Amino acid sequence: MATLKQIQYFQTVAETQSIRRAADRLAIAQPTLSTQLAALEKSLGITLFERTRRLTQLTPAGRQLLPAVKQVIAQWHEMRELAHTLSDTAASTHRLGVPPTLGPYLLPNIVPSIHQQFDRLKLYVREEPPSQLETGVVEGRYDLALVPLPLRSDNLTVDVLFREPLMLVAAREANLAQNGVLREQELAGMSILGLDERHQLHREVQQICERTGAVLNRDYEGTSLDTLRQMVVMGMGVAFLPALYIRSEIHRPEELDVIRIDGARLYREHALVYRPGSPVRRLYQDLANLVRERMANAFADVVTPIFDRGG
Amino acid sequence: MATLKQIQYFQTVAETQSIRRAADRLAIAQPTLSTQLAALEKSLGITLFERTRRLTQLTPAGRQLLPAVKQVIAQWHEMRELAHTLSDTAASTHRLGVPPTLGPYLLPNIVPSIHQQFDRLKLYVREEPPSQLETGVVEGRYDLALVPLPLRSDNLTVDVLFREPLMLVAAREANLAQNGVLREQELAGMSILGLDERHQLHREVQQICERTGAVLNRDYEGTSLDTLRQMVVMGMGVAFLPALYIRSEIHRPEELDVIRIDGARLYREHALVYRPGSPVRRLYQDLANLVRERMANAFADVVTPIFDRGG
DNA sequence: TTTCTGTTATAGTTTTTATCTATATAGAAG
DNA sequence: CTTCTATATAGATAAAAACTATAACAGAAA
Repeated sequence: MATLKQIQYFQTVAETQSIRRAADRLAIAQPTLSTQLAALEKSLGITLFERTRRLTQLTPAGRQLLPAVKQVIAQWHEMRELAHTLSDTAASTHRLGVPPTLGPYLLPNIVPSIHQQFDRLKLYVREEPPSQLETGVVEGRYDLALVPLPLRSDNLTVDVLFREPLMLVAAREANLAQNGVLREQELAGMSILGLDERHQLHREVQQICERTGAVLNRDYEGTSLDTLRQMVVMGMGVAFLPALYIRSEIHRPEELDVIRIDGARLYREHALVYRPGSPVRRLYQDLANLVRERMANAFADVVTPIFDRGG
Repeated sequence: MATLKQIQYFQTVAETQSIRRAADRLAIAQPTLSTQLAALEKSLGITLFERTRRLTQLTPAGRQLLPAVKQVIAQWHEMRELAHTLSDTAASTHRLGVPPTLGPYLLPNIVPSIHQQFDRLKLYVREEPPSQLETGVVEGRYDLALVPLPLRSDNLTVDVLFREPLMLVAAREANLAQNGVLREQELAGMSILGLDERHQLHREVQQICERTGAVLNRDYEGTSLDTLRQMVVMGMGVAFLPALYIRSEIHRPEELDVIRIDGARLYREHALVYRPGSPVRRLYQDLANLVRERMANAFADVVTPIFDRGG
């Protein structure tokens, strides 16, 4: 069937113009080479060489086939080289899915650290709602994903990363809290702006409202954290925004009051998920640790890394 | 060592996302495929697939290796296709050497016939002095050559093609022969222009001079048949020119007298030569026959084909 | 010519490897 | 918990690629 070995033999004989010398260079016995050459010629239906005593040279057909043969061998070497590069698992491109309410505010903070530690690792990042991220990982569209807890599917490995507080924000003019602090019971009856229901944050805020007696305003729903913030700035109400978002965007403190709520469980938790069978799960665990450490070092005032709870 | 078979297996599994289905499609047993995949993974140092019960999908590294693998297979198919084309020996390019005093005047007459009969055969034609043509064929720089007889080397197969007369040409004003005919003895003492000694024709003319008593003028020697003809036109003397040259060029009969010499052996013979071991010698014999027939049909008045004398 | 030398081809054997059948194993589905 | 389905493993068989030994053959040397 014309094996790679055979066409390598072909090339070597063409170069050395001698079956004998080619056999030496290939470190095989001469009869082996003769036989394999004959087999190749038969399978191709071409006489490749003109054998004389003094030398063994290409026939016209063989001469014209040689470049094509070299191409095959070259491509093959290229493939092996690539394989060698990829043999370091951290040298390939991994498809990472992120939720739109976390990715843009988290990744800029951790991607540089990732590249520092895994210098040849590449990430192909896409944003999608968390539920689609989960199925995406299960179905193999993603290699790993950042998702909020709790998970819907139970056949994924979960590395919990950190807890991210949700902060109440209000327009400055509303003057909701003098010292930036409210008690939980003061939330009761308050009208809260949220994201539309395709976002996971919608549910999270909904649950907070149910617990505290606040009212989720469903007349106006944001399609992104930025529009939600804009609605608050324009005085349409108050909203819960993730701490990392605020940390990243609220460099204009004159426009919004950020209010801490005493005693309430106002946070969400994020995890890194991947298929349990993934051959590179070790790398993903390392990535998870890297994220936690980065959070602990640079964002301890914003989020709470979770080191102990493994998936 | 990563065989072609293995990377084909790899591609099929990647496509079917299942070792089982891939084995079916490849018409091999499933355990064989499992084993070969494992062998490939080991030789590449990469885990290519993530095996789960429901499906077998590519790892990030495997995903990135796949295009390279497809390249190898594509090149391989291309090579086999080319081999198939070349398996018809008459479909490849053969290197033909011709002497400068014959090629330009013969080839235009026979190449169309060759292409008519062997429609996919291609000729790579180069001009060189006959002695270099001979060694060129022996050393493999040419596949076949047109050369004048006699040959220097004896380890070539010789297909004698035809006899080509040499005609005496003189300037019209010289008025050498009233009826275009001279007797051989009238050549004695005549000053003959010839080509320089690198050309075979030099020796041929020299021998004619020795036999007839004519004198070879060595003060002015042409470097090509055209310059030689020009020297004759300018009245510098007379010359022997090959019949095929005259037939091709002498469409201006007013400038030169072409004189036939009665009774003298004024001709040269051409042969097609190639290595006896050439696997396509049959094709070359066919080519030789084609040339003879073409000469017999269209140039019987100029040359004499030689059918019987084989090499 | 004969002999010697170097090269390729062939014969026969051994080793390797690719493949098969049968079976174990392990998730997923019922 | 059982069944189903997919992959992995074990052991055996068949294919082929390798080796050694030797024949055949041409060209060079004696």
